[in-house]
Amino acid sequence: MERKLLLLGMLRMQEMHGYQINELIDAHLGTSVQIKKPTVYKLLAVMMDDGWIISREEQAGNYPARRVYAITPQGETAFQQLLRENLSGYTPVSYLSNIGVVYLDALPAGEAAALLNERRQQVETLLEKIQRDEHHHGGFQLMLSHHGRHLQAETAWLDEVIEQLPPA
Amino acid sequence: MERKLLLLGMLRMQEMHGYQINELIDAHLGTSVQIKKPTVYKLLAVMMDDGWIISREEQAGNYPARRVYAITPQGETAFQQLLRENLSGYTPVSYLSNIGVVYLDALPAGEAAALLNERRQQVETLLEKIQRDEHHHGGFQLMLSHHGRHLQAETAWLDEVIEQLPPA
DNA sequence: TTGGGTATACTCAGTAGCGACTAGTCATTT
DNA sequence: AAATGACTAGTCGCTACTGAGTATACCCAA
Repeated sequence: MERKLLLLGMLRMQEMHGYQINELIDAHLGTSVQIKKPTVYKLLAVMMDDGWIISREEQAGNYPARRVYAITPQGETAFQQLLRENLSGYTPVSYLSNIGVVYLDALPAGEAAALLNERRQQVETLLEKIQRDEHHHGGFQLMLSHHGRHLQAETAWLDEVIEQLPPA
Repeated sequence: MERKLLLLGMLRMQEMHGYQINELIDAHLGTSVQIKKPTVYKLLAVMMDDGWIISREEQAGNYPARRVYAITPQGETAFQQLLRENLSGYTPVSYLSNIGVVYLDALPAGEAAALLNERRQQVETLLEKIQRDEHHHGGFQLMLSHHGRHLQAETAWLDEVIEQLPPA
């Protein structure tokens, strides 16, 4: 449902064609959010069936005709509903990808530290990217600041874990 | 793959039967990690096919026979590999479920604040639970402290957002 | 004695999401 | 002139995961 909310919200701000949607997501949200092209097209189709959006064809040059999507009144209703649901509820995040730390002591302390530092580096890099992005574009800053906060928490925690590793 | 790593790691510490595995996960990890019963059984079957684990039957009373799973040497190898991969790489988390905040201004400021407070409450509750759990059981504390940190970041961020909402 | 809870085992069918692909036009570079 | 890459449209088939269910045995309270 969150994905539908995302798309509805975008179309609510302005009509767009599929490519544009995907591009926007890639450019400004790709790092914080997981939604791929085929999924976008799928959801657009579903929402058309549901009457939440409509599309019209538009020709630009001889390119394949663009299908420009726009939100309908029913779509707006759905949007309002989904938005409220989304905002009022907290869906716990799965930190499964962190599972490795549970088994840290299966590794020599030196190696563990090295591996975690590698990981830390990646988090840091991503954080810098997010912070750069935060300056630019309107609309998604809250997502980015949110993501940034979590990445900071992640590095801080990693630092602690690394520090408390038994000496190599 | 993380799920396999989780299971391998558990079996590495001690042999277990399916029910026990699921129970342990529910009790100590259910909040931080997403993995359901059918998935566990599926993965156990797959890993048996792969020769990473073996099972033997065990009878306790007249209950349905337990299948007790144990890790094999190949499993141990796989574990080592998966663990290193897991630790050294950071897989970005998707914060899709936060998407609603992008459209906050589609709502009257008063309502937005109310909804976000509701959400905040849920985060807080979860955080308290995590912190309680952190005291108990061995083995998963790092997961819990990690989760805790993120939940703290989440509340802090929510507070900021709520505060910066235009006055109702 | 019966109805819930808990111990134990799954399985099945459904869905959501995505990797990899197809198909075509135009603009720019080499 | 050929090739590459960006612009535009998707689709198709796969897989991983899970909701909901099925089955048996035991134990305790009402």
